[in-house]
Amino acid sequence: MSSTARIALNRPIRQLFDYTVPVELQLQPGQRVHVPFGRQKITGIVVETGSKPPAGITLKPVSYALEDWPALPAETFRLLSWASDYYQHPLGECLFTALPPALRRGQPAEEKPEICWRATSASPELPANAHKQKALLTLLQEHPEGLSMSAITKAGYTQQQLKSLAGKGLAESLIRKPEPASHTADSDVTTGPTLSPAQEKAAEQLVEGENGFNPCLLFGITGSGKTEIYLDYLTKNLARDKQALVLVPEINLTPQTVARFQRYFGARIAVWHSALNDRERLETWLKIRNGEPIILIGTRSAALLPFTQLSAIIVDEEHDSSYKQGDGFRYSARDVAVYRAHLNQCPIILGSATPSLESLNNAKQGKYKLVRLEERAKNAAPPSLSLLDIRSRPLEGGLSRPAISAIQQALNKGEQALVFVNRRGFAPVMMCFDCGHTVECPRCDTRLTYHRRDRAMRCHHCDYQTAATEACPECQSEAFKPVGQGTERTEDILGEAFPDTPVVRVDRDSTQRKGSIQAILKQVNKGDPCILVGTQMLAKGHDFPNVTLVVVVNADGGLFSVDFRAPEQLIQTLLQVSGRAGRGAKPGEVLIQTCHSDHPLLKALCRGNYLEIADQLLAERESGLLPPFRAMAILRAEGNTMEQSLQFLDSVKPMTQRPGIETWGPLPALIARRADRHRAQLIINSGSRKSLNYLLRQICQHLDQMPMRPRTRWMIDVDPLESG
DNA sequence: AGCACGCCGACT
DNA sequence: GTCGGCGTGCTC
Repeated sequence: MSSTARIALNRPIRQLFDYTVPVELQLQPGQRVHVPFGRQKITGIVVETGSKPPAGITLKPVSYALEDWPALPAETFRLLSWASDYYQHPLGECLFTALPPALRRGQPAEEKPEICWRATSASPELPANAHKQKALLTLLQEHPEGLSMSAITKAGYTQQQLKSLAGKGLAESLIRKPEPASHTADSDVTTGPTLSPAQEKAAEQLVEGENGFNPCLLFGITGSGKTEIYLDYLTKNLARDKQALVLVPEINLTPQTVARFQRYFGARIAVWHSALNDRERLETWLKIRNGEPIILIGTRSAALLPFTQLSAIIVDEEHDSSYKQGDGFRYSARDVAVYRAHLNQCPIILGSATPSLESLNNAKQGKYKLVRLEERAKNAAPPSLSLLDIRSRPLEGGLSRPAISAIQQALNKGEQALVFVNRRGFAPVMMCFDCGHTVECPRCDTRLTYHRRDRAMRCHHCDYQTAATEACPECQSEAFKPVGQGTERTEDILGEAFPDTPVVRVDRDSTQRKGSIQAILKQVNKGDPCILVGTQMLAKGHDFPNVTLVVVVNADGGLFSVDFRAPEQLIQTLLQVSGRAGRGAKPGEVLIQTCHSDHPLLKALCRGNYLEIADQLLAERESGLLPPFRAMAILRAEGNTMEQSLQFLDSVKPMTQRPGIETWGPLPALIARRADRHRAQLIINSGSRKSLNYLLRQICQHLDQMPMRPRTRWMIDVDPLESG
């Protein structure tokens, strides 16, 4: 009688598959195996062994194990099993997100020796016009230990250029064996950065109390020096043989941030983000899995890596929405990290200048310790915020006279200004002033954004794009004009108003084309007077010492949104962007243009106390029976017609009619049609997380065995960020 | 997700 | 006559 094993596969099926295990194989949970599936052969992960096989199915045997140790150690396995249940996402797909691509594909868990290139001792004889080759040769000469192909392409050279050098005998390849792990970090620091008295006090509070699970919410206003606190914390509290995880939003993972950590921890620092290639991913994954004493700075998916010596977690900018995955396995890396700290009985620091209402509520309930740091480092004064009512004021490209003259004044003083516009492109709408026609996306219920630089009309919700026209496409009228502000338009207006000052635009479009945001930032940080124009991208993380003025072109978008999180997000964004002003020695000023200068939320913002505003917003959430006072999930459906989507959700709704559960809808989504799919949603709330989870499990079970109407898709979003 | 099976439209 | 469109159903 051979034994059996239950295997999870990387497939969107909420089902596990049983196999027989050959007698010579010893399997344990978390181990990678090769199994036949249909007529394919694929990689699976052992979930349990000795399971009783279901009756009436002849089991196939596991082909072989990819290694004799579990790729996912027990702690990581538990974490992912919990997440699979919490987010109602198939276990197989959850488990596989913790593997690097190479291991998902069934490749061996070892580093392949890498082919590297170095310069030979031959004397260079290159044609005078071969500039690139010369530069590459110089680069190779600077690295006698050899450079990998990926390092060479990252430095901006091509395979062609290298081949050419090799052909002339100027470069040669060597095979670099993976270096044996050196468990002694090359830095031996025990002292972190020098802290101010206020920072010192906060740092002390972080370590008070119990030694195990010790979640702290570090409320540190912008410019208060949270990173120093993290560095200090890790130098003092992380044992030399232990691992730490530092989660950051993608946009904050810059070479400067990493360099700051490296100054204290040298080779202990490793990074994890979307720009890594498969080889780098595997290399870092193996170090983590092997328990090397790494401090990993990583984005969302780093929260799922197989640490074996994890003993501290830091989540920077914990309120940041990029921690929530928007599709597929819709987990929140912040929440997963908190659960992980609990599993490991280790401390976790959630840091933010604008903490999420969820975390603040946890602090209020005593689940997290609130540590406050409300003093800017280097004695910088907090920026002063004021509202600029733009009702009945003439605007030039969205900018009022007072705003323009404030910019002028800053420039006169030799300082820099930052103009925040929440939309990329030239204008969000093109409208005909004769017939009233606006240009809409043929596939979505949205208007096309006018991109003047590319003479294109683009949909920001699907990939649709068409050439911009001079006249109204409907009535050929010439009175066909852009309405509303985008970054391109504001850039143009500022360029005209200040012809002698450089205007730098920073948004997805400009940074894509110019290659990197880094070059732009470098230029700005030289400190010469200039005007920065940009979206969200500018608001986060960057330090512009010479920016003293921030102008918010329009703050009103979030004031009257149907999305219950809009006010919170508006305030967070405004405070984040305000924090860009006056980070150096000079005080900062923030001008917020609005049509609602009497709005209580904006008035409270100018008084400048985030915790006070958050309290107010929390009270509204409580009376509105909304998160964090209720557990929320959204059942979303998309089909070929709205009728179909609504009908589908209506058929599910009866299941949710039970005590302790409240449902809203079904209703069409805010953007009801997207890429020709008609979207609707049913909001499900409960006072009890447990009952919500139980209900969601039942819904999934029910829907999994229900035959689906053609092309009707459904998905569940637990703790959704967008409810519109 | 893959992959096969299956049943209808325009091609050598 | 068949090549291929993607709708449906199954994978231990």
